[in-house]
Amino acid sequence: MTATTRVPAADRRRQILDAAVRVFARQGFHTCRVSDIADEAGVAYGLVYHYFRSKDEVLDTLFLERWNVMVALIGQVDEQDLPARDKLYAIASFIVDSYRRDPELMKVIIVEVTRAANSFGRTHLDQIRLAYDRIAVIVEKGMASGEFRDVVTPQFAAMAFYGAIEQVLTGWIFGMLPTGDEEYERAKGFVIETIFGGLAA
Amino acid sequence: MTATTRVPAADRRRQILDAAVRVFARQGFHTCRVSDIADEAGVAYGLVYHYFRSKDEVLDTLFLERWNVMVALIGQVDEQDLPARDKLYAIASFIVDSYRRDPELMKVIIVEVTRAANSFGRTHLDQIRLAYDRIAVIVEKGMASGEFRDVVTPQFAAMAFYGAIEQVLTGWIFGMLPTGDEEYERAKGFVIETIFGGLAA
DNA sequence: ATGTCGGTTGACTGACCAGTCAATCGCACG
DNA sequence: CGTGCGATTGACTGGTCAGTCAACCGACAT
Repeated sequence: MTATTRVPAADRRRQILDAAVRVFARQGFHTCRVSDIADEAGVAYGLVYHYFRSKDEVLDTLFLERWNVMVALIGQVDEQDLPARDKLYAIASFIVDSYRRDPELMKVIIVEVTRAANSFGRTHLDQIRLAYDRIAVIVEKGMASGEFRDVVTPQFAAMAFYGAIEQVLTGWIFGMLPTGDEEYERAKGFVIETIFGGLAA
Repeated sequence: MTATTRVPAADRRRQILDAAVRVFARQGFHTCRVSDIADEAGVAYGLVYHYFRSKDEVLDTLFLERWNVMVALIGQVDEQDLPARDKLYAIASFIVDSYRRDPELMKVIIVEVTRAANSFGRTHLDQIRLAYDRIAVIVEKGMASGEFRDVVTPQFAAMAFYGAIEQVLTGWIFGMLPTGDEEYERAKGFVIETIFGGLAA
């Protein structure tokens, strides 16, 4: 196609990854063809296979490079000397901001990996679970310190917390919830109001 | 195969649907072949197409016949004269019991439809949204009556509530949360403790 | 018995697409 | 300028599978 000019290998690789995000977000992983990614990147079909062993590896790469950042973030947050409530807020903030910065990438990660339980979700189960476990640790400490009520298991609370956030992102992705910067900012507080404060009057 | 004996059309249709649930749960919709469904049902390949126009229609049928029951249930619950908290508990109970009764069917509905945002989730968006909207109505009434704090939008609370439940089911499906009748029963209360009561001490 | 109707069968087809590979291109270095 | 090597190209292949269809069969009616 039009990739005649030489550029550093890392740049070309990124060019393909970025194109893949757009294509996966638009058409979905299973429905798109590798040629769609190549076309979107302005690159020949075969070049995708020069940089990646398979179509799967493209998605694996996109998922891992983002998810690992999140897992690390959760760990860092937990190490800080903050009330457990604020730790959860920091995590909700990070996820919401990730969506705001690159909605297409977050859509792909959630729709094609995190929630694709029979394909990539299974492949990356351990990595996904790691995030849940780290959230559970935060909840557990919150209970130990008396900040949180000891009425549910930390694992359960972690799943409910993460599930609530992911569902809200899903709502944005499919236009079921209003979008926009103000909404995103409000949502951070809403998550904590709902899960920490509770709906009860 | 072994479908030589005549049975009523409705029974044969159900036989194929039941087989499809097992196959979809085991292999996933995209990964399984129509011949897998036929084999599992003990029926010839072509017979699947006698009862259904396409592979998609098999999943559509499974989803709709169960989801419509849930949407109706939410409507009925809302019409009852109950505290909003108890209404949410009734909905959580129904979903958890649905999973307990037929985990494979719930797995298929969640994994292949509800969370399959680029394929069937999109097709059935209106129907899925209907459930969320009805939950939001319950939350809204709870706020109007003063039972719930007016700190988040009803739509947001509905998404968080449903997202939390679905994530817990996902946890069971993939062995991330402990399973068993006692766990299922506890989970009903846990959902309300988390979303209604809140984690705050 | 014989015929009819519709449920049942499974081999076949057409389309699709991931991945391969031999040829080409263009930069860097002698 | 060559020449060599790695990036780049895109036509091709092999396999897969959804959906079709003509033949078959068995229950029931006459």
